[in-house]
Amino acid sequence: MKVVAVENFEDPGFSADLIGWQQVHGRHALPWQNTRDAYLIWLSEIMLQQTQVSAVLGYYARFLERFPTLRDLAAAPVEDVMAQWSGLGYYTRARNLHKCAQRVVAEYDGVFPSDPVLLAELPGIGRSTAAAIAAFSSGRRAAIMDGNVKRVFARVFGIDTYPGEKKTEEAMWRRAEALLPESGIESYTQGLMDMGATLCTRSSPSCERCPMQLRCVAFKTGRTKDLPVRKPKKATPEKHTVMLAIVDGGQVLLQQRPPTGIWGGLLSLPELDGHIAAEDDEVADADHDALTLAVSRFGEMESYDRLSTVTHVFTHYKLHIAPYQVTLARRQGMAAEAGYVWYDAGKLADAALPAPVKKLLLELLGDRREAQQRMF
DNA sequence: AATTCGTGGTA
DNA sequence: TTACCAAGAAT
Repeated sequence: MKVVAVENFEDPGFSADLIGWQQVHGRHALPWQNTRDAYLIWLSEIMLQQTQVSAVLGYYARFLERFPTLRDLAAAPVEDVMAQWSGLGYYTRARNLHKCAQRVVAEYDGVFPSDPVLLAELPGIGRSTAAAIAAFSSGRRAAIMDGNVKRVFARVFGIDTYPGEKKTEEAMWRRAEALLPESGIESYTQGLMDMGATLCTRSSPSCERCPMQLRCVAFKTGRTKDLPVRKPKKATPEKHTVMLAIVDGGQVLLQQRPPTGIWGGLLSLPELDGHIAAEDDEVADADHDALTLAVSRFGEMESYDRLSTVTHVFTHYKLHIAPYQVTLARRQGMAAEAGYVWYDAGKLADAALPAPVKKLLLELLGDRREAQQRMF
């Protein structure tokens, strides 16, 4: 007969100590706190997915200024939502945010459900986000599982397997459920986040101020530096692309990207199919013919400048962008098809562009001296 | 189940 | 400079 180890994750002292600490030393003045408005809380939780508080603050304020209520958001064109999200990253979040707003209006008459199971059925809301929304907006007793919780649990309970591994994560979920307090779910949930963000940080945690010090396995055994176990690293691939900044009459030609994939749904510069990409800033001889052909779809090319290569680092690969500035002798034909659009240069700051493309264009059109190597 | 999704801060 | 990763979800 197989003997199964019985888990006993219960520990009433954990939640009691955490709640007590949060109420004295936790954060209480963030823009999405001190409210039970599910719209305000939901928006913050989506923006905060894989994103630090400091990066969200400005976006959160601007977003609410543009979309004050859930119905404003649901009624807005998705392009406006993407534009507000431009620069924040993980753009599927913005598309799902818009879809979710429309579903809550259509299916729940504009009122978010309080049941975390129902919340998790909405686009962009997973198990953890659903629990956070339900706890903060309705006081519902549900467990979150984010980077903070994984780091705190790994250290306090001495979990020395990689949290990204399914077995480990499932065990952490069971532990999170078992540790939930009978009351005070708001302070408890906020406390987990606050501890992870302000005390139990990745590097140099402030153990001397930690309410969990006496029970923390990592502290007691001197392993705070080694826990949680790091993600196994692998070589990040490098990709190359050529972008065309075709400028004409105070406008630049942009192209809508497909809804899935990198920068999904955003506007961006048209890219040259196939390779070219001479290494670094060397100019490839082959560029000239390929450029002439590509640009011929939009007009008659007058001249082009090879601009400095932009390297953009993603989590999972590195992208080298070789940009060309192109001027036209005359505009010709089809810009409307295939999602092409002539965009006023003066409005670029508000466009739904990827961060490196927006930066490139603002620098280019704000300071033409950046251009190099006049050709022809 | 392992990948794929951005961006900016930190050491 | 490079590596890591933050209030994760979707596929």
